Amino acid sequence: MSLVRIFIVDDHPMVIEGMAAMIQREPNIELAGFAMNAASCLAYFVNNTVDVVLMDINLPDKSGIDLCRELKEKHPAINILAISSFNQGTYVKSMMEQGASGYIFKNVTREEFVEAVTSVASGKEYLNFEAGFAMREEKHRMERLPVLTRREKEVLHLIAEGLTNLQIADRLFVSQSTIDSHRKSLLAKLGVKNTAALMKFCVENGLIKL
Amino acid sequence: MSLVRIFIVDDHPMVIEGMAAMIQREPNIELAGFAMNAASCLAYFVNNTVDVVLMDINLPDKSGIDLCRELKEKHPAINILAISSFNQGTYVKSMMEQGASGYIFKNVTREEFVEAVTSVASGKEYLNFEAGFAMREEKHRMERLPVLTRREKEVLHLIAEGLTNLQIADRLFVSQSTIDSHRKSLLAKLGVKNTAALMKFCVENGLIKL
DNA sequence: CATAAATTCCCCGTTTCAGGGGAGGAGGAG
DNA sequence: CTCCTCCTCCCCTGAAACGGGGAATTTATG
Repeated sequence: MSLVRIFIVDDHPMVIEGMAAMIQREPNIELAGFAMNAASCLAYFVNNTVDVVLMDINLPDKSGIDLCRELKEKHPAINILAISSFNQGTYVKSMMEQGASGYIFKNVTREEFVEAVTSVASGKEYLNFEAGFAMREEKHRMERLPVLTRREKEVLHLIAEGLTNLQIADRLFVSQSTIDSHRKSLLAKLGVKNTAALMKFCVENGLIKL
Repeated sequence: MSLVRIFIVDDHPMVIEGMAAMIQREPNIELAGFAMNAASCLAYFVNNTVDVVLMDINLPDKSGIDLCRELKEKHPAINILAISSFNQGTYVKSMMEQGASGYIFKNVTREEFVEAVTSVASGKEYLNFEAGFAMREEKHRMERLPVLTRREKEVLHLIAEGLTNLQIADRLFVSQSTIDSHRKSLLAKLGVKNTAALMKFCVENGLIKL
């Protein structure tokens, strides 16, 4: 097996140290460098390249999802292994869609970590158990969630702002009857019976960001 | 300065490795041991003790807040330094109330980390900039938040479940007029005009856990 | 014990929401 | 062109919520 050169993007010094320590014990993995934000990561890859990038999802200046897409556009050969603290299925799904080759959570063991890096380096996909589970959950959630139209989403967000149907109608320059219809559709599609339940459902399912 | 013996409680191997690596370079700090869950942490302290415990807030089997309280009850001499990934002001406040001597986020630099450990070891309190800011924010938030009575909270949660005033009245064995009154108080106290705004406000301010 | 706060309940009226139905026009997909 | 979805608007009725008041009883709290 050939030498795997990796680059770390994470804003937690202690995580960088930890990964570096794990890697040091592996003879066939080499740490080429690291960055603590998206900007300096992109700067590095102007004149350099590596085999694998270990990328945290939460960066101070940019989301890991955006950085992943940009990096993949410019350097399609680099395999990206996403690393995240919490198991939000939506993040796992997004990262894989943006071209990541793997996804692990920060509570993986050293053995799993090394396996993930070598797997991704050889072009294979790697999801640790929790990440795979989270992604399947997310896909299942997306499937059973009804599709809201553009107008319905607009109305939903204005409802969440505390506006009445009449106020929403004025805001969108339509009749109150129209908003009434949209509101009825929302309740029907999401299977709830009143405004409170509507709000709860939408917050729980990420239809409204607070 | 004397030798500081520390113990780490964190369920992320790479964070333990990282902190261990940082500590190794400090001659006057010694890593006595570590645990990856609350249970094995408590087991360790049956027959051992240390100067400082570095404790993650999110543990698989118990919340760091509970573990902090238990540990402080049994070993008041141990100084606890809380370590957390995200800056939830409510966590910072809770941990300090449960007897923690310090709180830092995982994105601290090595220098800040070492300073925090030595500070806490010598009995002083240590909050890194973000943690201090988050706690002040939280305190300020608590102060301006109106106090809800027990009954109002009950009604609030049942409203969030999507129940109507009549259904809530049946559930609590009171008249619908009563629930009407409580609901009016909620709207008045929280300064909102309808159910949607009520839900949004309560979710944003942690009055409702989803 | 006296006072304050919380809980309970009622009146009135108005506004908003919920649920049922129908219907015409715009625009995209096949 | 045709079908279908979306957006628009309307009718109706009943239920629920909002807003303003008042008042009795229990429960903390000083």
